[in-house]
Formats: sequence, structure tokens, C-alpha cells
Amino acid sequence: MKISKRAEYGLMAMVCLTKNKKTISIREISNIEVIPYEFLAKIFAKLESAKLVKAKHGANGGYVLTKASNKISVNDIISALEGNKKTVDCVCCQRKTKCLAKDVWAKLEKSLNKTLEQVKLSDLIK
Amino acid sequence: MKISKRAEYGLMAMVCLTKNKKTISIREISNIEVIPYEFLAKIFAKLESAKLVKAKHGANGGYVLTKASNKISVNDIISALEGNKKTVDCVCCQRKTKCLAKDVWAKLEKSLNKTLEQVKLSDLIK
DNA sequence: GCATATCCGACCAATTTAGTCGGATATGCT
DNA sequence: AGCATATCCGACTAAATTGGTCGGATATGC
Repeated sequence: MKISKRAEYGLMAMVCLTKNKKTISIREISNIEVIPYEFLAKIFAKLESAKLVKAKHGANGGYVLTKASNKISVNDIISALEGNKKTVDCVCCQRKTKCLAKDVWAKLEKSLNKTLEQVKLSDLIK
Repeated sequence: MKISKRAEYGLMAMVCLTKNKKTISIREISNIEVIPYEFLAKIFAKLESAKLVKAKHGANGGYVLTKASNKISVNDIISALEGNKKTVDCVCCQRKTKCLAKDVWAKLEKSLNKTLEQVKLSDLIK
């Protein structure tokens, strides 16, 4: 039950992006936040395919947010970066044994999403 | 952001224990729930040191709950079994960079605990 | 056309997770 | 007492995941 470095770095980078407003390159973010460059590049690839950021190739290029920072939630970012969507894929369910444990995991995931949904990027730069 | 098999099996086993009321051996639970015996034994070792179950050695031995099933929450079980207490140990905090991300993780953990705390073992056998 | 960017996939090392094995210890039953 | 049945305990291992690296292709501004 741990958040990955990928997600953690991703959030840091997104906050960094929010602060800057302008296009900023991975190289710069990598320097500012002390995140391994290549790793950060992969993170941004995912953020882009989730349409949270937009790339600009070539010199003076980099990334910008696609939306206003108060329209992007932490949940958007985490879900884009965490590979495993489900917190549990319940073994007992696969077995067709009636099991209320499933409901616990569903509830857990729901409350998790809700909590992260409430926090917007704009809340993190104050 | 995934619950471990250890925790999942642990919850299943605890539900099993709740249903039975009497002392039941790991071997039996292992058969009923189709959980590898040796692995389950290790899970129960942890549950015991968290004082959620009590062991009885020797023939006709096994485990029993130490408390009423409505006094044991899913959170008790999960925390006993999940090694990593913190969902994130924030890199930016170690760097003394002011960072509001930390608050997000704290909030996340809090809501997680709260959600799991609300569900008692007794709720899962209805 | 060159420097600066993103893009993309293969690769790798360290850690964690899930599971195994062997044996010690405790206890009920005949 | 002796045996079967339990928990207990630590070392070990295989597979998966995570965090990170490398090389090169593609796009763009100056």
C-alpha cells in the first residue's frame, strides 16, 4: 500500500509546471526537483497520453498543462501514473465464493479516489 | 497502490475465523480458502503478534480471535500485515523544500485508515 | 543544418512479494 | 511415555515490480 516514486515525482513535476505557467523542459524540472532525467521523461510520456500535459518539440520546447490548474486533480495525475488500477483483484471473487471482503476493497478504492479528487493542482502552489 | 496478497489472505482468514467461532487450525483454513499453508502460517504469526488472534498449541489446537468480531476492524488487520506503514515517504520533505504534496499524502493516509477503521470483522459475515 | 527538445523501446539492478523448506517446541490423547 | 498434531521460527528462493539507464529516432527553432 505505497505510492510509487513515479507518482510522487509526477506530482512534484506537475506542481513545478503549475508554478511556471510557461513551457518548461524536462531537463529543467529534473534539475529543479532533483529527479533522474530519463525517468522523468517516461513519466511525462504517461502524463501526455493522459492528456494532462502537452508537448512542444524542438528548441525552447517542453511541456505545458492542457487545462487550468484548478481543473486538474491529484487523482487525475496519480491514476495516469499508477499502472495498477485496482487496489486489489480479489482472489475469492475469481473463485465464486461469496465474499464480503470484495466490498471492503471497493469501498477503499472509492474513498481513495474521492479524497484525491478533491485536491486540485492549484491547491498545491499556495 | 495495491493491497498485498498477505493482507488479502489475512482478511479472508480472519473472516473464516469469525464464522467458526471455535479454535480452527491453519491447515483447515488453508484448505477452505485455498491459501498456501506455509504462507498462511506466517500471516498468522503476524496477526498473533498484533494480538488479534491467540494460538493454542498441540493437537486440536489452532487460532481464535482475542476480541469480539465487532471490536476488530479491517484496519487493525491490514496494519498488522502491511509492512510499510507510510503510503509515501516524501522525497521533497527530506530535501527541506517546502512542498504541499506532503499534505496530500497525509490526507490520503488519513482517509484510508478512517475508511478501513469503520468496517468491522462482524460486518463481513452477514 | 545544428542544437535542443520530445519520443520510444529495450535493457538492467535492486527491492519487494509470494511462497517454500526444515526443524524446534508445545500440547492433547491413548 | 510416545505419537500425532499443532504452532513457531528463521533461512532460503523464484517471480514480479520498481526505479532507473541507454541508444537512437523524430520534431522544431534559430
